[in-house]
Amino acid sequence: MKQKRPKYMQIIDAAVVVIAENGYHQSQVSKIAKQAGVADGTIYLYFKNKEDILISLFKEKMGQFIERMETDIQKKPSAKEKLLLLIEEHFRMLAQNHHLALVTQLELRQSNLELRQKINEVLKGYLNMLESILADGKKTGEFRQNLDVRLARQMVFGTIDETATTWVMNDQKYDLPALAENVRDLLLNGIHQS
Amino acid sequence: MKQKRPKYMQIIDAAVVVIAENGYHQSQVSKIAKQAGVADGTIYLYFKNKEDILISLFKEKMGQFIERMETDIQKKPSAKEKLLLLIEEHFRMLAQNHHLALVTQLELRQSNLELRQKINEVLKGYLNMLESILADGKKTGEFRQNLDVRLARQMVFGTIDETATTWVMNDQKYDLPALAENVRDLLLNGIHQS
Amino acid sequence: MKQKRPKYMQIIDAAVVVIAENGYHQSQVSKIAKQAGVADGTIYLYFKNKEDILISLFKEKMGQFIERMETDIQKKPSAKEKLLLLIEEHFRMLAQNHHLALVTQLELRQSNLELRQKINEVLKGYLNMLESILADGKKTGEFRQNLDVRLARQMVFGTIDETATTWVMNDQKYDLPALAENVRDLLLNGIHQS
Amino acid sequence: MKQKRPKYMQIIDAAVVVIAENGYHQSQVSKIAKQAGVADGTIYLYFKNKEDILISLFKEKMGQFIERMETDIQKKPSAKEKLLLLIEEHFRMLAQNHHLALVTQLELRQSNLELRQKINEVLKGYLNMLESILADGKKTGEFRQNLDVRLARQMVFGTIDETATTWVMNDQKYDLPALAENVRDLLLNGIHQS
DNA sequence: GATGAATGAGAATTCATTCAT
DNA sequence: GATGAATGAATTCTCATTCAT
Repeated sequence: MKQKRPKYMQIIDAAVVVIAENGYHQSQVSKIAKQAGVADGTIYLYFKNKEDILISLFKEKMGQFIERMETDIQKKPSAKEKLLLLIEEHFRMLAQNHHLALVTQLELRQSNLELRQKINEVLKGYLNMLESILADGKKTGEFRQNLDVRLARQMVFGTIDETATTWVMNDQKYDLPALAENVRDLLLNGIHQS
Repeated sequence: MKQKRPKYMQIIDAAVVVIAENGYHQSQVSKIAKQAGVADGTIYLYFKNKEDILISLFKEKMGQFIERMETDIQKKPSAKEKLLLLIEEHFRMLAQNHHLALVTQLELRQSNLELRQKINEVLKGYLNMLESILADGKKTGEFRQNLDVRLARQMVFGTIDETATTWVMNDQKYDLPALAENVRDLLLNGIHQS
Repeated sequence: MKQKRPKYMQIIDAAVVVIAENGYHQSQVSKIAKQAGVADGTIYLYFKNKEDILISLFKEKMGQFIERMETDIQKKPSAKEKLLLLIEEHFRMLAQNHHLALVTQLELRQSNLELRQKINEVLKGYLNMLESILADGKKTGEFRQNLDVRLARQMVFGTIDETATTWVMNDQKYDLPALAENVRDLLLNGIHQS
Repeated sequence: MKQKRPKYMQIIDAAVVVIAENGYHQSQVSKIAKQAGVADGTIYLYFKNKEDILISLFKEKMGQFIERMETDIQKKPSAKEKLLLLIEEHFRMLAQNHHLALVTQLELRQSNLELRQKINEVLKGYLNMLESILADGKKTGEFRQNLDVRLARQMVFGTIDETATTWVMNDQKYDLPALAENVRDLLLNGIHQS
């Protein structure tokens, strides 16, 4: 397994640091190699090409997160609680790793379309989990019966993503996880006076 | 005035077509010039550099849209109607100009951070308008009294943007403006069973 | 005659100013036109091309100087006095026109070989005058009988030119004409203890 | 050490040939790379940029020459002999390497001011050596007691340089080193009848 | 497995000159 | 004569990837 080889994660972690510190377009393979403490050529023993580093980076970091999430979420009895947990953990993950937050919310989005489509593949697991929560809530009667699950998923994800991006663009200077409950309530109840 | 010079808009329109058809990174200045029917050098009589074409593109197209919006929105009596109009017009603009939709939702986001920050400057007008609607609705009692306007703005914009991006990534194959009312209702009432 | 047309000299004088202030490689035709107060295209009514401006510049300025010199020098009875006058007037001309000094000693030398060869054509009048003085002095017995006139001319011109260039590169901050007599004596008597 | 790397000198030698054969402004990096038998990109492993090739070229070639000179000159007992040796070796160096002569006397002078100032830095070693000889000769009583060393240096260098340049512009068709003694005597004794 | 020197394709921009008005 | 908008050719440098050691 890739993950077993120590240099694999070493290079991925180096890539996160280098991209966060230098920006996407100033993150040459040689810089990543230097940060990882390996030769340029060594990179290509572990990754097919530069793009593969970036996809793997996203896969590893987001993959770990999604796995943890799926376990944690099952423990929650209601869809509402599951939704809150999802938002909280998402925000917490970003807040706990400032470098990673910068890389996923800003830098990696500068990549070309092809790469971004591959990144979206990885995101699918996350989006599926989100749709499951919404569909479950609909089934249990917690959420509206006429809920358009796909549209609702776009609202939830769009809101989380926009909130996180705004936070990163403001130099992460306020407490993002603290917003989780407000965000969840807004998504649940909308902006309308009830 | 820049806008009065016919070649200025000619080049911007050419840039939209070229970027939509070739992708951001394959849109060389010479390609844009050719599409616009001018010499490469002529571009530089109207724009400082390549980046300036892209910023101007966004400014012109989004600027026009925001101006139209501001006029139209004032005619609507309630915040709820204003919000619907904003979503509708946003979706309609994208649906009416497939090239522009592709460029603004996908291609232009591949630009470097510096350029994206300049694009965000242009977006500020839009976001301010959105915050005004939300603040107004709060004042008139249409929206919750405890509404966090900034968070709500992030939800509304994030939802619109994510919905539009998903539509573009699905090759614009369904009717985006038709979703406007659903989106508005979701934003107003949330996903919760009321 | 070219010289009769006022814009001709206007453009040449503008070129001197522009080159002195911006450097040779930053002296675009459009800059010279602007400084001269004419349109870019007007330049080409008076000059064949950009190179022609520069050659004409040198021809006009150096030509005037050589004419004046030839008259003045004839008045001097001895070769030694003629030589002193030549050095003095050369240095005085440069000291009186700082812009021109900068242009002829430094900037114009950055031009390509072809242009420099044409400039050398103009210099020929000057070098011939210098050789005449040397040949005369030899004939009258003032200078060595075995003097290699061509070599001596290279020494005299090389010394004058190097002295002037050093002075310009030192920002013209000392009194160049004041050196004339020393230079003449050095050329006459050499560095050897007599 | 740079000099130990074979490709470093390979590229510099290629640059001399290319510039001599094509002229300064027609010497593209790709031409130099081709002549050196390396890829364009390889140039940039050894030189910061194109200008750096040219400065290094001058430094290496003139540097070697100055070092050799300093050793040889110390062996000569008198200032007069030192001066003769300096002129002889300078002329011999140029005569032995026609390409280099062309490059240093004509082509490199077309470079911009900034580059020429860097080239002048290299020349300083040469000029200092020359001033030392003059100052020494003054001290030992060989040269005039009232000699203005700086002015004398300008005469000597100006004469050497002008003589060499004239020779190059006349297609190097006569024996330059054969002129050395005449030049030295002219510099020592001047043009005046003694 | 690890290295790192070498490769070479690819693109924005400037500016002398023209010519329709 | 005068204008100035338009032209379009031409070149440095970067960096992902390879492969001989």
